[in-house]
Amino acid sequence: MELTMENLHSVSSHSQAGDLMSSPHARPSPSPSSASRNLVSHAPGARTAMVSGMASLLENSGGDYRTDPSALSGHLHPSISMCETGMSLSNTYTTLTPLQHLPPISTVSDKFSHPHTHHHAAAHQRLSAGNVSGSFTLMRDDHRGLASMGNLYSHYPKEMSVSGMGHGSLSPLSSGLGSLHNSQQPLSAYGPSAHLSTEAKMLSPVSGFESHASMLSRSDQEHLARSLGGHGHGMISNLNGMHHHPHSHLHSQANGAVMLGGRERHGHGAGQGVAGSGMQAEEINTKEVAQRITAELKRYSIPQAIFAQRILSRSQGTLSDLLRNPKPWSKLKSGRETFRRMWKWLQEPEFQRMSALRLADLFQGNHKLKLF
DNA sequence: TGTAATAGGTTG
DNA sequence: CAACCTATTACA
Repeated sequence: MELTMENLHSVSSHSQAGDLMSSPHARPSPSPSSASRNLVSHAPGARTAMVSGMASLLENSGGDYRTDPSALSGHLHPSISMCETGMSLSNTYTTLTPLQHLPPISTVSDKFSHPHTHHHAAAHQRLSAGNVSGSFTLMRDDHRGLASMGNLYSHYPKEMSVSGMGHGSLSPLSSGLGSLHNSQQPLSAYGPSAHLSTEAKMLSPVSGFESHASMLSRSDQEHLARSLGGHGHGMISNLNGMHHHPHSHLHSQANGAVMLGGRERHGHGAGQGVAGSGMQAEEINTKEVAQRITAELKRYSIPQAIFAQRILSRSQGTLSDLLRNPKPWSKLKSGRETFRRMWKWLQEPEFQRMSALRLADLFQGNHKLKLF
């Protein structure tokens, strides 16, 4: 199922994107969902194809039933830029929901295909092969993006009203310290690890350090290393956030919770240690994920609509519902896929998360996302 | 005005 | 029937 990107090759632009541009039928046929869902390509198809190609390129496989091979593929290479410039059909998200097939989200984590090319740092792209990436242009944006991320990320709207767990109060976390709190979110902030009660046993995004470390792909680690190493450039400063500060009393270390903890797991010994990439066989704590996603979306001001489409390929309404009443995983059937994606997204490093979003978005023509 | 929440409908 | 989608409404 996974469909790796290796196959894809030159999709290029055969289908001229031109027409779509001119005729933005947002939703062509009145015929409902099924059409768009399964077949996907319609008018927007062409563009989409391209996009998806790229997306897949970066995010490679999402494990999705629908990854229809035909369409995507194509290593687009650096041509992308043009998309950006040229097309800007706007779809408004609210209504947007054309739901195209969409690239299987991110799953990147594994392998070495990491797009982030930070130029500077990357200068010495020792990333070597594996990563095709280099390519996508969005760099220029990224430029800004990254930079800002590093620097301005700091502001923290403490508002997070993440549902029930007020408990956290989350504190200022990094409050003062101007630097960024690394990517992995404040972990502890959300207290999941703390109480998690109900279903604490499953895989939860939390974790933070270790798990992350283990999951990071090679290149990520590089980043990490680099950053930790000090090196110059203020950008990535420490990815790990370990530096924290004394005062954040929220005992942030990963205590309980984290990786599949207890009961439930009796049988399969496999699990944990591994991490790495493919592990998604585990159960996901949907509630947790929902909360975290909610929080992240808020944090970065990512509208549900966008996230839903770009990352999950679902509609805003659906996402909203999922976030607000996540079903237990055990009770999930096919809906799991969606949660996996969310979970996946949570796992990735900011860069990726963002680029996934922005990218897709960009190509879709709607850049509503405030660039980060 | 832009978003999130929800009600209602469809589908595999 | 679960999982979605779409349209509509509610909220800031």
